[in-house]
Amino acid sequence: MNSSRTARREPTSGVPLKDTLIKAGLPTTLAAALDAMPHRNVHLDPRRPFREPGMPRNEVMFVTSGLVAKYKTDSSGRRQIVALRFPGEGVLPREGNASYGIQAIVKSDVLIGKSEDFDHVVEDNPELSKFFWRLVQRNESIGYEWMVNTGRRDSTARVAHLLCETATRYGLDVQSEPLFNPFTQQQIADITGQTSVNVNRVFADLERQKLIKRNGREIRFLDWPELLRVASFQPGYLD
Amino acid sequence: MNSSRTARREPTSGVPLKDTLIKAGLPTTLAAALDAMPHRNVHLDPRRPFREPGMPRNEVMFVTSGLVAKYKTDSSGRRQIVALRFPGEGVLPREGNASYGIQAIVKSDVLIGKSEDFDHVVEDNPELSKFFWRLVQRNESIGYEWMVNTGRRDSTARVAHLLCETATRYGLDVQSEPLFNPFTQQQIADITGQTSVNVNRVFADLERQKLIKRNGREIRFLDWPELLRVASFQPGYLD
DNA sequence: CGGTTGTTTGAACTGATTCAATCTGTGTGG
DNA sequence: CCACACAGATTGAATCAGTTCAAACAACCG
Repeated sequence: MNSSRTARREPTSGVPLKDTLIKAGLPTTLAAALDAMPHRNVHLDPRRPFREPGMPRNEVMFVTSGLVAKYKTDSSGRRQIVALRFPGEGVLPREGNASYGIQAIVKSDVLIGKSEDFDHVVEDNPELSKFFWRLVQRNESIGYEWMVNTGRRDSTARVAHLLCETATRYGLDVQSEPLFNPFTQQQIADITGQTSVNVNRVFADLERQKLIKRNGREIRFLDWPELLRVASFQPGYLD
Repeated sequence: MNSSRTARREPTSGVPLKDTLIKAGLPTTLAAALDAMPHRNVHLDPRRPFREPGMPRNEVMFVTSGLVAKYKTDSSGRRQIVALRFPGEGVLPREGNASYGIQAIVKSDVLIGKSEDFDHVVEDNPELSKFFWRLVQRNESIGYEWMVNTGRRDSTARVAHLLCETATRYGLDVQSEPLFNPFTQQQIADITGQTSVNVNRVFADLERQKLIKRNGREIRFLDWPELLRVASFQPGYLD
């Protein structure tokens, strides 16, 4: 889906929308149509939310670099990350208010367009509609897998699964390249429904089991097949 | 969304697709267009899966009566229900294989159409496309709420939340009518990511706290506002 | 350097699981 | 109408995975 280069730290900002979409699998002609849509470039810093939950979301958003999360907060203040958007992926507009907020995981650049402009472009290009339909279904599929992850797997499997998914979505060659882990342990906890303390212990465990080797945020996969097994990760849902 | 009558046991089967969709909020003219699409009626019994995970899903499916679940099974055999479809709701076709299976919660009737027929009807009626787009976004929203539920709430809140959501999706008047709970405790466990043993204990707790009163599968809500609080249920995500 | 964010570790605690047994309700066939 | 089977609900006891609280440590940045 994405070039492995996107797994590195922050590229210089200002990647054109067109290039981002082409990398995400959109045919060149369609990318051009979308590129013509009026849009502006915004730089997102982690830590502070970019959009709050419960607000209108009449805008399209495409991630050109970095990593962006959708999150919700329970009334008792516990935070859950419900979806991720890698470069080339986007957050589509919706009628009414969105129940989720948006926040960058690492420094990111996003392109923002108006909902109505987007709608027109899509209406004029049935092929685009198909393209986004597929993206939505992929996101649904990932969401379902996340439910299995938080609902039915133990804490080790949850963290391992997230690592496998992240490496795969980055398009990483796990045999040769290390993963630059973009998440803090607190963020992994917010994705996998645990505490950061436990995430830390799981990491230590995975390392003790010689499945991974950490060097700061860099993770080398020492036994990928075994990690897949521990994570019960089957990449089919990412197709 | 649905008449409260659908909360009762199984109506006689064979509700026309058109009526089902109109009840679900689709304008009459559009319902007629979809009704003209070739489709067949199928009766689903609980307990045995209707569609297995990992199979092609080039069909549309609308629930006319009963209650239907999408589920996934982890490689270690643990089952997770990832979405529900109440009467009037549907499962849209997708390219390639679906990672989830489909199973009835209670005896249900569904209408099945071919993916290509559905696509044509939708292409010819842009209003339909908008309608389904909204439905998809609602489902996404529900999915996110479920992630918060399994990821961040304690077992009592999870079960309470499911009860609140179910009553709301049935369009029940909680002050006057009881909810006919369609789920076995095992199914509630499969939705909320717990064991059936614990679900049983949570029910006993809720009853001891005088939040609900059970009579077989029938649940009366004795203190709806307090139940909402316990569940941290805020119905906005169902809009 | 000092401040801030993130990681690591220990000890005590607890919510939920596991395992196993029992009980209840419903439908079926004789 | 009873006996039997079967699915589901209920309960208890033992165990354990993950949380909570608290403190120390490391890395980064202006």
